[in-house]
Amino acid sequence: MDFYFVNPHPNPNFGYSTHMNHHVPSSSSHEFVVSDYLMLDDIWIDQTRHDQESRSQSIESLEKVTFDDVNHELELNDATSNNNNIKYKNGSIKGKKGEVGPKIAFRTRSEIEIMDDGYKWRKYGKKSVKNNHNLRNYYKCSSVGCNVKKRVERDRDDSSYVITTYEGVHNHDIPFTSYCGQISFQHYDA
DNA sequence: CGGCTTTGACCCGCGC
DNA sequence: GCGCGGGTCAAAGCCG
Repeated sequence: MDFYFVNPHPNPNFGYSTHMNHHVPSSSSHEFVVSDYLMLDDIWIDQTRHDQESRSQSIESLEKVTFDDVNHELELNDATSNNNNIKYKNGSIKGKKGEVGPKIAFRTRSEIEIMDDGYKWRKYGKKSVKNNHNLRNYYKCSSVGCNVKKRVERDRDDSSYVITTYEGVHNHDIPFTSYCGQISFQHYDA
């Protein structure tokens, strides 16, 4: 069975970090870079990728993992890297039509919905979804040739949480890093 | 003027 | 086949 793991967040309290992301493109495994800047309370990962059916429509269909799970997985796999990645192992990243890669969801407690994760996003849609009076926003990565998508909505049960779902793997480096608390702006030179 | 957001229309899969 | 719900398109408008 395929498995996924997430490197532990550099900050044990999942708070803001000043580290830059590390993105190491690889043809043998697919890495999904997660911003260090987000405060991640919960993570869901789509484990149904290789089942033929069930294109994930909601966060309920994603498997929730914890950072403890993740750390355990790391120990099992003798992970040596300190990169702050989510890795997606063994398998095609091409799912059904329109899907561009692994799907990972985060729930974060935040008053703002647009959290700077280092990438540049272009909004392309907004929908009201059933069972959630909050609107769901759709974003695409602005980088040419990069098909990574992102969905942002507020938790139906607790609107103080924002659920962000990433789909796909960036085929480019992070264009820049930005403010993180009082940390000054830095450019990322690829 | 270029890049972005907005917004209704459109598309598609799925269940009945 | 039809309706519903979710996802995407693309024209128009906005803004720096």
